[in-house]
Amino acid sequence: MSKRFPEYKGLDLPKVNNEVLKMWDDDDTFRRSLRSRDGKGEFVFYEGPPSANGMPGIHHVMSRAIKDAICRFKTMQGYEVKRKAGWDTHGLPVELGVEKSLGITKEDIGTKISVDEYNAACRRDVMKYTDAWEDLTRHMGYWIDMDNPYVTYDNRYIETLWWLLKELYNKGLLYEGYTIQPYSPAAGTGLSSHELNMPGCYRDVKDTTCIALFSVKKNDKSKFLFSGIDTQGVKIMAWTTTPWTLPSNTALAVGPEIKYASVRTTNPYTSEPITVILAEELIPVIFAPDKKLEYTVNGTYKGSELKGIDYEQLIDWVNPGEGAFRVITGDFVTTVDGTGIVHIAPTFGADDYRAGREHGVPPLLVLMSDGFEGPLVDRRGRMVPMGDLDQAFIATHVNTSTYGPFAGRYVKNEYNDSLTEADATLDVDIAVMLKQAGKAFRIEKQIHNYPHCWRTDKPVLYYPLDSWFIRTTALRDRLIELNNTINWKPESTGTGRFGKWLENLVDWNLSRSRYWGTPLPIWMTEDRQEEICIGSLAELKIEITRSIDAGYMTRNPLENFVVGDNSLENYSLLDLHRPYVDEIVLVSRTGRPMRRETDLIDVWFDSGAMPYAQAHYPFENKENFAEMFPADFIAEGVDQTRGWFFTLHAIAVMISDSVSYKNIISNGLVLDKNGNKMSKRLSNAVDPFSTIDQHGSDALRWYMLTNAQPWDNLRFDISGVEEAKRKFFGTLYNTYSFFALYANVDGFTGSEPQVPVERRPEIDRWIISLLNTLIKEVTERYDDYDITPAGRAISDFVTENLSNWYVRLNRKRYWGGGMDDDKLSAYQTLYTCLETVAIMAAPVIPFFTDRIFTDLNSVSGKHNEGSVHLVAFPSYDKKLIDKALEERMEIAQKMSSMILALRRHVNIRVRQPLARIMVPASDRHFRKSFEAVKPLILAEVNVKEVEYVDDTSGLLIRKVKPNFKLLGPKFGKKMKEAGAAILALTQNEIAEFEKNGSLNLLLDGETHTITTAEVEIISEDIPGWLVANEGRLTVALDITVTEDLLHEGIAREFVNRIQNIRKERGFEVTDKIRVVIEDLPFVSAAVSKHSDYIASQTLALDVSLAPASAITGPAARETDIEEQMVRVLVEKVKG
RNA sequence: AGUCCCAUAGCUCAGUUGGUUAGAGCGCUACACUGAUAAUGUAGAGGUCCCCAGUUCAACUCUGGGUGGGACUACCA
Repeated sequence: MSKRFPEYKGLDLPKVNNEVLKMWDDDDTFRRSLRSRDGKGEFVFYEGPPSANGMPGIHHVMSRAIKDAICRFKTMQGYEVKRKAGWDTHGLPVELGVEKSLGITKEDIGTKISVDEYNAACRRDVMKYTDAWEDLTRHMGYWIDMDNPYVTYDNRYIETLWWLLKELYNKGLLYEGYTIQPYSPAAGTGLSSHELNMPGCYRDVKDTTCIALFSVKKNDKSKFLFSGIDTQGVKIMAWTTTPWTLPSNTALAVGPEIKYASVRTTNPYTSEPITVILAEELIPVIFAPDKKLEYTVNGTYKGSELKGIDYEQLIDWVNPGEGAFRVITGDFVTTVDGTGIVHIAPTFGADDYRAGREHGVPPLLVLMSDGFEGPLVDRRGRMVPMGDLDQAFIATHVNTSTYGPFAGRYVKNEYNDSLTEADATLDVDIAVMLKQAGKAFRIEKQIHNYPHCWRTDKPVLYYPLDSWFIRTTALRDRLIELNNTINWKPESTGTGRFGKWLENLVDWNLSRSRYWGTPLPIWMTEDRQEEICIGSLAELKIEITRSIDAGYMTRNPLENFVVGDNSLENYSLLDLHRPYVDEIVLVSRTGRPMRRETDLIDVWFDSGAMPYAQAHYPFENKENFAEMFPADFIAEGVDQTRGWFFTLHAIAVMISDSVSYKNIISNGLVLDKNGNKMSKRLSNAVDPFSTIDQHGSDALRWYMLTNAQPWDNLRFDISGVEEAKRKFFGTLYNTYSFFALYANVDGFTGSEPQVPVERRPEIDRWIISLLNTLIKEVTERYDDYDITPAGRAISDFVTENLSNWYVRLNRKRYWGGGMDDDKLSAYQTLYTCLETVAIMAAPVIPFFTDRIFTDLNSVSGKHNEGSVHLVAFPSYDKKLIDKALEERMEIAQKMSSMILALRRHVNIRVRQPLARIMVPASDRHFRKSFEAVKPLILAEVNVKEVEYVDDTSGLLIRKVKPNFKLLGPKFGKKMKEAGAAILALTQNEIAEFEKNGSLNLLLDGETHTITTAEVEIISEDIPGWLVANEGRLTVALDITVTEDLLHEGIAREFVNRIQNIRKERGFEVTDKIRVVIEDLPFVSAAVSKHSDYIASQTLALDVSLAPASAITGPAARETDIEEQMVRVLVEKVKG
């Protein structure tokens, strides 16, 4: 027995999923796809490492479906696409997870639990959900090499990171500096922005606020402020919610474009007349009516005019040195609150620090007795006690009589356990002091939003902390330049979010004070005068040896480390994590001990370094690195823009002066169906596992990639997945089933010699033309990393053209009879369409397409490859694309639909044949096209003949439509009138117009000539006929039902009824039958006249008439024809 | 606060370089068709193309300003 195309009882995508997965496993399909064909070489892809300490979510399916689709497509194009999986294993979320599961806090590290145990727990915990991730990866069909992933905690990975850091260090790009960071004095640690964004951290608190008055120094720069005033001096108003920062003030910032006013008023506390400067806009707020303050405006000035004005120090505790106490400008200044003038304390605000640096304003620093400089507030949150200050510094820079009473005070009472809310705060005392000195304008309690430490619940300070930085700013121009060569999808993320980010780049703060992460490989002497940056284990081994010689270490943990042996065993001799790495003490050039900087590095450096570290470069893969760098393609969520996308780019530019990726898709978020972010808390998160179990990952992937452009946020609605299944997969399945059913009946195998395309019928050539157009379109879209329109085009082709037109119109060609060329054409055409669609859709929906492909191939044996993912992506044949043919068929489709609409209008069912349609055909080209598709239309709408009418018949009512695109530029302002005039043309004028090819139009006494090329002339109506219009198409239907037609209609009714009975009785498609119909007056003529027709359609050997009494038994049925009951007998004939 | 994305039918989305009647699918209503049948067709209802202003003969489309939703970054007197 010959092979048969597999037939199925129903569409079960989850089952297909599992069966195809098993096939891939059995055949090792993924591994076999990893090769380069036709000398295409490598297509480099980088996998962004997910953190395996959390469960994967539905959004992971999104970005991974994109990555998988592109990689599969490139594979099918002939490239070798290696895909190394990776795991991001360091970082705060891991630490928090461990602390939660162990029930400890950071303070317990080193006491309740050793750093050693803590890190061991992190190492275990981070791979907690690896199984779930691997399971999802497998079931969603994401092909990636999970057997050899890169793991960021691996010593070899860390070694590459150290090498990179040393490269940066040697280039002078790695430096130590300080920056203003959120700092918790109570916990004694800096906080990450992540920690600050934890729920409940920002809280409304009531604080003392103060508008301070800064006295302007009268000199050349400021004298314009003093002209015409009658007060002692001029004061600049600045508002603060943290009066304790006022002693550290070294500048005032104004907005360059903001308008400021000089206002005469009185000091409410001293009643002294004063002249003050503030933003003009804020006068009504500061001098609100309820304050009962009188004031007059002297004049206004732009912020830029005030720039450079000097003022006297507000609180003379410490002298900050040259350059302080100036008015500077800053873009960050607003007039939403305060006075429009910002008090700048560079030691306690990030903006302040930056503004200070830009304008050369010094921060207010004090010299401590230990020789280090620091801000006026110490790390415990106190004004630096006198005893901690350097004695010489006190003598030269500190006003002991004014500072003395305040030294040692906590800036927030919360930091001192012996103080309560009832005690006076430093803020209040400073405010009162200013008030008494006439330097305060207003003091009041205000509620504002302020961050708190999530561990201690106490307020955070913005505080200068030492950190290690990468000088990314030094490479800014190069970063921007190279970014412009990257193909971003969507473009706006590259130029916009990412581009702007690069323009406003600040140095990369690398330091993190944590335990579980990549240690900074820098060792320093205690006085910080000597340092060493280690770039490899080999180097470390040598340095340790030197240290042992110097007596600082007793044993070399790398004693047995073999340089050049890259095995895991060799690299497991020493754990490079804390605390082990901290036990290593190195020796400086001058023979002094050096200890490691305790900082870890930002985990983003880990992931951004993966192009190098996944290859353990340069310790391995040095020769072939060019084959793996840079990436041709990466894809992740848009939330990675300033994360992974940036760190990849930054490191590649700094190390290799190259982009890290050439093409990138950044996809949007997956929201719930109401547009809300998915979260466990709202329990609106969609579980990818159960979704795939229920619907199959093909349906899920198809929905996610075709419903919306991937970079738009996706409102995930499961009913969309179901719709995709019904609409696209259902139709494709049906089309295949239809093919398989008849191909098996006819013994078609697909391996028959091809009927030459030019010998196939018009409709076959049409669908082949469309198919080739589709190949072109899909290839271009995929090539452009634009998956969505590619998928939509495939879907349109399958549902609209292939199934709903081609198969529907051709069904009869597959039924009955032997195998002639026409039938063979039909099978071969449908086979080609199914196979090509399967191949083209394979990158997006890898399972179902592989099933279709292998099912087709199992009989035809056309391909040697056992999987759709191993075959070449099709290329289109220009010769097979026939635009004129596609156009003709469009006419047929539209015409048919119009005629069916007319039938519906007068309630004449399609089974009732009608005599003729009438089509206006003044255009010869149109007539020719119509003639070619005439048989299709007539068959589809069940009409016998076409009659063409031309305008000379006088039957047609014509209409002229102006072509605005052509006429618009010609008429300009008069277009409206011209359009109206054209629409108002009479039938005679139109006829004249058409005859002459041009027309003179009279507008405002001016004559304008228009030609027929500039308008569209359509036949709108045929009086007395039933007419339909759509665009340029017009058709009229003759709805007279003659006796002959009625008989034929009745015959067709019988065919339909008999077919239904056949089906109901469960006959095989090939069974022969005998039919007896009740001899009623209104059917007898119809049946006897068309008995042959009825017989041929229903595979009846005999159709006869008989009285009702003769039609009895189990084979007898009663059916409804033309609203009358008729008895019919249908029985199987053996033979 | 800054930067970016999004806003078109009840829902999900198309809509070319501006061109005058803004489309599809789903859903709803009615009808039809049927050897693909858990499929299909036709028709109907359903629109302030988020709002305002501008440019233009002409704006869903371009410009500016808002509003709403979302993301990232930053966090401020």
